[in-house]
Amino acid sequence: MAQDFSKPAVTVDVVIMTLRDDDLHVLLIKRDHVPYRGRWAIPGGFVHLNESLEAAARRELKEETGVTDVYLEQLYTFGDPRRDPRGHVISVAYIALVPEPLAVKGGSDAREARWWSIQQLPPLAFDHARIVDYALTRLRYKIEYSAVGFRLLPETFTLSDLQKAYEIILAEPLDKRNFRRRIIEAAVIEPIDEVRSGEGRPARLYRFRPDAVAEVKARRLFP
Amino acid sequence: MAQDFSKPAVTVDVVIMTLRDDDLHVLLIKRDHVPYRGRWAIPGGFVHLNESLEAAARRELKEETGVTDVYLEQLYTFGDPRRDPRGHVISVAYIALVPEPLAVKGGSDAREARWWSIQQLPPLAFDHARIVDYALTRLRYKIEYSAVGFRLLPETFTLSDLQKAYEIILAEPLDKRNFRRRIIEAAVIEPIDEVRSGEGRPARLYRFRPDAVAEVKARRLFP
DNA sequence: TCAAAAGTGTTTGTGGTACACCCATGG
DNA sequence: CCATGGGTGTACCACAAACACTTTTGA
Repeated sequence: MAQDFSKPAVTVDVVIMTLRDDDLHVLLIKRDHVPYRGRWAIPGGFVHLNESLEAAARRELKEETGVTDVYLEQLYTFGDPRRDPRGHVISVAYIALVPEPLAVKGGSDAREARWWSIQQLPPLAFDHARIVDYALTRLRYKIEYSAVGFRLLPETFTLSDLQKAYEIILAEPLDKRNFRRRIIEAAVIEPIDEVRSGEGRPARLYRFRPDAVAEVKARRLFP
Repeated sequence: MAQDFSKPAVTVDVVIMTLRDDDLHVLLIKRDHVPYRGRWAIPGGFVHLNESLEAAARRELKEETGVTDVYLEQLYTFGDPRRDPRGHVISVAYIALVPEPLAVKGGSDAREARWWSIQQLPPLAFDHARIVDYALTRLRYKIEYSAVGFRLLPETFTLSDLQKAYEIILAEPLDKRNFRRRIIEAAVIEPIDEVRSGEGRPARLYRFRPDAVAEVKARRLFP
């Protein structure tokens, strides 16, 4: 793609996160062009003319994972002129939460793509380490006052699944009874008429209530 | 300025807010070029090549108000390709909080610029009404868990000044004793050895503690 | 019948909210 | 001495946190 650098260029980059093997994972692709050839990077690309930012983000998401209907949120816009050695490239970063470790559909080109534990990332291209870090901070913050956590789970799940997801994201254990009480009282999920059997007592399955208010404002004044 | 539209252009637009006459005000400039000639707009302009976004925002801020050392925060990036009739123009919006109704230093050109009450804004150019609306939402939200409110006040202020600022922003009355207790306990301000006299009993003056933690995270899980 | 995970209530403490009167100064 | 805004403490309530045992199933 020929680039002209008479004004800044704009990319979208998407931090695609999921839960896998009891750990939060990020999808990275191995770059096959300079700069940072061979380095891992979060998926992204230039915004097309007359394409909205969200459309560009969804396009990248679909190219890398094949998924189309997932949670997507604008994270922050990174505009340091030195962040890309090719010239001034502004990156509008997004967070995507995908509900399960969907098969990584390789892009149209044969780029290597895989999930990495957010605890053990390889060196990343550009300022992508900073972007991932910022995404994790935002996710941790947001999960406490909104219902985004559910977006990392499949359509039906048990309360233990949900608690485990929260514990993974927050990186700390939660009390089972308090957790259940709060989730139930928040009325963001509803039981369905099924259970899941496995080792031990079968667990009731729940689903997210699509009509639930996703976000609640807190009155605090610096708690 | 000649524009080329082979790829999206990028502007920064700054919602500059202050407190004036017991009301939250926004600085608007009257456009003297098409499109939206004669309409009011928030200050902004194209990002220069090799200029960071924050530098561009501070440049606009200085051009319009002359102030240099104020609170500035990235708000959101608006990228709908139809938001500017000239073509695809992406706007990275910022919020600036200025501590008092500084004299509006006219820009280098003789554009008209003035403060408008956020309650009674004129019709705005582009999607700027939406941007201002979003800025107000963010400010209201943020003032509850961080110390940004102080950035709208002069260096020294009374507790009544501060409470009034909060009441104006939140558009609701606050209890005087509870407000004072919380602010004091948060340890974000400190008294100075002066009082301000006026009608009634003189009031102790305070200043913001620059070493105070500006933001505190709350544990909630959908309250 | 044992292992493994699901499910369930109560107590205690902390923080939020509501609320009314005296104080210091200037005119 | 009066008007004006500044400054202060307590009681109640609601929500958050800590905590242990019983239930249900499959092997």
